[in-house]
Amino acid sequence: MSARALTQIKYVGADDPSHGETSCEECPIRYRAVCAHCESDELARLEGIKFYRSYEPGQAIVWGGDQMDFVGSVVSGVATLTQTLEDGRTQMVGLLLPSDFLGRPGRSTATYNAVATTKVVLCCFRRKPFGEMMNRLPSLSRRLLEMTLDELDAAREWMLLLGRKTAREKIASFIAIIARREASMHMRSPGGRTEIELPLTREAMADYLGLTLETVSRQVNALKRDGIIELHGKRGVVLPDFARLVEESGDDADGGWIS
Amino acid sequence: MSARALTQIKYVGADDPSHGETSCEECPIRYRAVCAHCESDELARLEGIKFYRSYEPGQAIVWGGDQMDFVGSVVSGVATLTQTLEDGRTQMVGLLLPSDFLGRPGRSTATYNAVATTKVVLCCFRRKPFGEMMNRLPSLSRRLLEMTLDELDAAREWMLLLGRKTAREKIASFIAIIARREASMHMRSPGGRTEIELPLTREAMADYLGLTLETVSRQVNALKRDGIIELHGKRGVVLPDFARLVEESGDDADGGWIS
DNA sequence: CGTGAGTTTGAGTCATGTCAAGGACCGTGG
DNA sequence: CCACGGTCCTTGACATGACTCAAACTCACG
Repeated sequence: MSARALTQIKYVGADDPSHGETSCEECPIRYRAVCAHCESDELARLEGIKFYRSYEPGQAIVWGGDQMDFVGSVVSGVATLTQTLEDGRTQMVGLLLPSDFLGRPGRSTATYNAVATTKVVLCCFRRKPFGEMMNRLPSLSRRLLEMTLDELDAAREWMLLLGRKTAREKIASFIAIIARREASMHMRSPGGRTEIELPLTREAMADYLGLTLETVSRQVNALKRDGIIELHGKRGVVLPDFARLVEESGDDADGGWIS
Repeated sequence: MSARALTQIKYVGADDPSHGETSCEECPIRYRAVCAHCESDELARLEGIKFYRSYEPGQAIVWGGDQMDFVGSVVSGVATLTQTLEDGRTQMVGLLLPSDFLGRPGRSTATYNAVATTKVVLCCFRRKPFGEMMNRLPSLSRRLLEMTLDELDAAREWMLLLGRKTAREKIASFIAIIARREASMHMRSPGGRTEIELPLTREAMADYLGLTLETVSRQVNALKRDGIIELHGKRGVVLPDFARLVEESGDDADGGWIS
């Protein structure tokens, strides 16, 4: 199924020296990534060991079970973490947007399949030196703990979605999540009219939501028929009334997404 | 539904001075809890600020949204973390067994409902002093990061279960998870014949698995009819052949649960 | 203007949910 | 000791939301 399509272009991402000169101070994810709390002297030490890699849409970053000798942050683009059963059933377990962290320091093999869904640039560190840095720079390990706790909260919200929401609520929730993350990227909150771009195909949305792609398609179009969303092309979505969408998502309130 | 039943005995757990003299060195979770990596001098400093609380079966530990001025480790017993939609649909998002950590340092309000399902003893720390300790003792924050990463992995495994497994596979997976955790408690691996005790009611299992309690009941009894499990009373389960159970769980292999 | 990936739509099936009734177990009080 | 009530569990009949299989449409790209 999708796993097959993905492995077609499975190879290691190219080292990308074109980013070699990019200064951390000017990095687009400077204040959100794992390095967010670092002072400029600490940042300089990280800068000394970083390197960039880039991946094309559909390209595998790592495959679950394979050796993984680096960790890194998504600088730009979107990647997914997925898990599969023997018979091909696939569940997405992570959606990596800019500033999100990939890999586990202290573990040498990947646990999940990581795949770029758009062009992705990763700011990487070799695992060992990064581990050293973690020990030397408390601001680094403190930030990683913070990010991991946030991810755990997100995973638990996701579990509620997977276990208890209807297909319609799942779709509405997903669109609301994307709208919130896009908004927080630009430091605004999703207000009245909002325009977003879905970062995933229908099939990838299905893997995110624990549905089939047909059900995703049907429910997206049902929300459109009901005036909750407008569609512009396959990926473009306009939300005439964000609050209306949240109502459809089944969540009680807008879960305090201010920051 | 279940939420109503739980709130019936919602009150703060009694401080439990009877455990006041228990030395950390002799603590049953000494080498598994958040304090696992602490040297004895570090442990002594933690010991100075710890206190115990105990909770009766069915009693709420905290309610989502409420103030929570402490964090702590489960010393004995079983507690659950749950999340609910307005209309009462409930999803369990955490199952806390001995040595598991409850609460988020640096957050003053609880995110989830935490409820004791058996008698529970918690080793607690006030939030502020614990935060101080986190800054002073790297072994503490390093261990918390490690535990949080493990929990995130468990949450992602759980997401695969919720999103993609059949009811039968969910039940088999749940029993296998419990068997593994019981085995690791006693430092053995779940081999041929294994006896376990389910720590949850059928309803709580349903909330764990994203099913109804009727479906749980039916599938548990189906596994019994098929000879995968034997039932002894409502909670007792005997596994004549652990590998056979794992086959039913849908996972490809026994996911390396050695440690 | 053909090709293929992504998407939509329809018809039929099935796994799981819903509603309802009854059984097993256990502690309590008459 | 037994009847009672409550909690938990089981079982049956039926409803339905989501899945499966199949076909056709859209659109970007060569």
